[in-house]
Amino acid sequence: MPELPEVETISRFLKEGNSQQSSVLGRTIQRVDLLWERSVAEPAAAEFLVRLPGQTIAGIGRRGKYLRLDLSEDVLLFHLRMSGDLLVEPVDAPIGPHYRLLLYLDQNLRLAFHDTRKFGRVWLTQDPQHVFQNLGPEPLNPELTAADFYARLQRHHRQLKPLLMDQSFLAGLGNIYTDEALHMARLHPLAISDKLTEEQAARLLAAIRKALSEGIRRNGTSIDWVYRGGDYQRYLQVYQRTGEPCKTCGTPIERIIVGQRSTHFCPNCQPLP
DNA sequence: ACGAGCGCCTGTCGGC
DNA sequence: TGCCGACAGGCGCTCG
Repeated sequence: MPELPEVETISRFLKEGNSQQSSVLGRTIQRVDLLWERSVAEPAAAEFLVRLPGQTIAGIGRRGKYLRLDLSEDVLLFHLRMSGDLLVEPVDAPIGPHYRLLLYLDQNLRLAFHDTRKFGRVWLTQDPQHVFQNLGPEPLNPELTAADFYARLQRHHRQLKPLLMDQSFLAGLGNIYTDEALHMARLHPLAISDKLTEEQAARLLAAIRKALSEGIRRNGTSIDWVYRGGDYQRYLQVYQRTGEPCKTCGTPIERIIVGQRSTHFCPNCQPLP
């Protein structure tokens, strides 16, 4: 499910609450239920379970696609991968078949890690930097300039689609927002990174930022049964629109496989150089 | 340095 | 209706 905008949305909901759910900021973990051991990346499950109770959630944030909970002693990181989600519920809400980790909090609240496909992972660590060590820059950080971005593109000889999805190049893009950003920038997904002009690189960075910030503004993208609440899917230009007319020029959207991932683009708006 | 293939998992959908 | 393959917001690992 979640790319940067969905993780950012979940992070904000956990921090600020909304009409459906309370904030978990300031809540203390009282009891932990681990329903799928392999969801824990580190430490070993036994240590994970004894270290959590008694810790208070003092801060909530995001780095790339990682969600970060700063606890009183440790840092708890979630990576939601394909199907993960975090839910704030009353302690007596029913527990469905895809719950993997339950953190029982004070005020009769429960923070639930829900993950149908079991790809998601959780880390409890005092050193989040070692988990983040291979992550590239945050695309929305203004310290990343167009000149920097152009220089980074020049350093690689790679197809744009897999390069943009490489989290060590840029942290946060996934399949949806990469396809949308490339269409917005009028660049072919197979264009080669070190062949871009400075103008094209600047356009690409601006498009990435526009797609991500629009995604955040719409609370993310909700497709199928995974992740509810956002409505950026109503504004998608190419993703999962194979054969439908391009909203800019009317040409049918094409789908190809790049790096084992479905890739959607308009052959007219995004010509291969 | 790159890209391809595969594994990890469960669920949905379309074709026959 | 039932079965079977394709496919799904990700990523780490091998192997050329």
